[in-house]
Amino acid sequence: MISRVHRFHGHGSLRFVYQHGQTVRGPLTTVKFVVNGRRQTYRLAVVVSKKISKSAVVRNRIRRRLYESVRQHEPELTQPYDIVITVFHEQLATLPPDELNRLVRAQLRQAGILAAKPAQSSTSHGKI
RNA sequence: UCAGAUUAUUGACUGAUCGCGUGCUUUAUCGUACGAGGAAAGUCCGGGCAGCGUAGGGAAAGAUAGUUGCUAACGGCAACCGGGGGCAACCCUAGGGAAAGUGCCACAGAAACAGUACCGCCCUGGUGUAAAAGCCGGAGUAAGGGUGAAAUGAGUGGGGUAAGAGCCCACAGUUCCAUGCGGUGACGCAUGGAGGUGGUAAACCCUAUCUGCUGCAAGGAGGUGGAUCCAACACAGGUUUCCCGCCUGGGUCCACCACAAAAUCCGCUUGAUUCCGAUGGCAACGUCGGAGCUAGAUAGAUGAUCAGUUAGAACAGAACCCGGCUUACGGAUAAUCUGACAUU
RNA sequence: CGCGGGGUAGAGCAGUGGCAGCUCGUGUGGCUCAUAACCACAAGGUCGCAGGUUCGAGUCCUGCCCCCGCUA
Repeated sequence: MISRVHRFHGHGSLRFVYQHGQTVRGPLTTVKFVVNGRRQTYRLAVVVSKKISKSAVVRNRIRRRLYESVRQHEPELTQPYDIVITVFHEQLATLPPDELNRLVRAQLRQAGILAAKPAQSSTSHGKI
């Protein structure tokens, strides 16, 4: 699970991301994100619909795995992004850990949240 | 050995690294303790708790339906009674009333509860004939055939008769009533008497008992004073379907003190509590003593990676709290019991 | 948390306890030079699942499963 500092609180801030954020579609997930100028740190939410799986255990498992996967990239998340990850498929509950990490990293890079390579992080930082 | 019946338990563990929630401790981030279930599920019943100026009476509506007990309560549980199934262990059972009334019983069949005669059986009038058969009528008959889930609802044997029939008798069975005995009771047993009036109430209905409504997004975290408008035996509103009855003034604005955002705090976990022992009871369960504190989140806390053990893979995630019910559940273990076969 | 509606043929829907039906679609044949339309015939159903009441259940009762919707 992720620390309470990096969670969303209330529905208003989530609605803002849905209305104003950019979208990056992946094979199993969609990432919506926006830069929040009023905050110092990033925030993250994972959305798992009841249509994905009827079981609360499976839904919780998907949510925890995604939180953990993003958390491992925390040192690279320097900008105050608001990120919402929406899940499409039940596969995420049983996917091997390496593959899950690879998917998340690829999608975050595509969104520009992570730098293309860790070495170039300083240059891309300047662009923003 | 094989095949079964019932009940109960368990619901992977260890180590390392990185993380999450709450409490405590310090202090400005270290440390430490604890951290999902037997069903947390479905939301099918019952209760606690909270609010609603009334919750009282009646009707309507809904629920339940053998007896006795247990319980805070229940539509739950236990024991027992009646009925059904199984060789047995054991299992299932909405199990009050059909003589209060109304409805329904398709097709088939003569007829489906109104009173009825299709084929038969028997007697008889006419006709007919050598005598019969046959044909046209009358009267009796529910024993036989056929239809149907069910046929007038009491089976078998005997008597009886023109032929038959509980029409009569014996035995068996059944319903009701009375008496006696046993049981708290449902009911059981025995004796005597009477009756032989389908089925369906998970059809309407009748009888008995129970139910005020809303639900933690309940509800609370503001108190005092003043002004003005409308109303005042009326009218209006409330009582969450109706009647009686009962209850109540309402709206707007201002000032002062307090509070300082609500994306917060309380409710929020010590409770019909858990474990152990003793004791009453066939049991459900109760009583007494000792010890313990065991999630409390709020976009929602138990995860990720690696290594090891192993045959190790189930169903599944607290959201105010309890008691039940129902449903899902891999593997393993234990106890008691039944039947069959074999051996001694 | 509290409620409501539904599940019947490939699709959309009917169905007072007594033979499961309608429209479209599908197949075969006809009509046409050919296609459509039209005409005739036919196939196609564990009535969501399980148990019960009844002589008999799609229908009545009980318990489950799934889908859709509503209030705060």
